[in-house]
Amino acid sequence: MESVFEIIAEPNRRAILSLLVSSQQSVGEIERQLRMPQPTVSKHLRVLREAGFVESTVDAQRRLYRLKPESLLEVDAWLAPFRRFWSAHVDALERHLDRMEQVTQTKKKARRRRRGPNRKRDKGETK
Amino acid sequence: MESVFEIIAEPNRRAILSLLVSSQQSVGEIERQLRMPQPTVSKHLRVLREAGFVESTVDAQRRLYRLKPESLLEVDAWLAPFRRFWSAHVDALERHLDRMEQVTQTKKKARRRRRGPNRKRDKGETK
DNA sequence: GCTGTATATACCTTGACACGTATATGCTCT
DNA sequence: AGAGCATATACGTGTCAAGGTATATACAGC
Repeated sequence: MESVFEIIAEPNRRAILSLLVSSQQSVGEIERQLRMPQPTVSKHLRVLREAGFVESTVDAQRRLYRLKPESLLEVDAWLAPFRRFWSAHVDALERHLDRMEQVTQTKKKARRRRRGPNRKRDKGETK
Repeated sequence: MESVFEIIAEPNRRAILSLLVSSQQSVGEIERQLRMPQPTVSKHLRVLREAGFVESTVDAQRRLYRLKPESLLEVDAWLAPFRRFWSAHVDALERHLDRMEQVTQTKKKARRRRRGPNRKRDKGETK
């Protein structure tokens, strides 16, 4: 497990990171909000910490985890050349942005289908 | 293989994408430049295509692959909340940027180190 | 000390995926 | 049609990481 990309490939880890954007959280809080077993949380936090995504401070028995910018900045840096590429193709880009606006909104956990009365089963999650 | 993050977790796929930033390439060109066996290239291209990162056009026996913005924009969109987080912690951020500068080894587009209130970002605009 | 709570780690199993090799498909030209 | 090139796919294999369960460490309060 070396690259930052492999780290954020894991959905649970991304969820943890997204959770930490608002404020720092203890393991137990993460565990409850994300509804995942405690060992899972701890293990992912370990990975995230060793990869430089988060850091922790001790508060009695609790450990408070907070974001660290480094590693995500690395991802951001990798995207830079592509952003330049996109700005060169702004016209075609605009269309995609419009379509993404819908996707980003509907991509919540309990996705609701706004089109029609029948709820369709969307593709199963991992496993 | 569902999420865009799992797609770009693979180093070879990232290499292919980076290669396509400059211009479209045929499978054989990718194969030679990246020095990877042809079936490997084809398979990764298949994954990238099905995930919306690239598209291909036919040129006789060759297939020309080029970038498509969609999916990388999805990655970019996920990073947005974190960028906001960083701008809220600009001071700590600056240190990291400085350290990254050495690692990334930028040419001469030197960022100036400004110590003072009311800072404004000079790169990485937030949309 | 003991008990309960909070977090970390060890062990095992399972499944996914990347790779290599071989082969198939498809196109061009003679 | 056949040869040769360019690309795609099928199959078998090994590796590695994620999940689950159980247990270990650490701290607080009594």
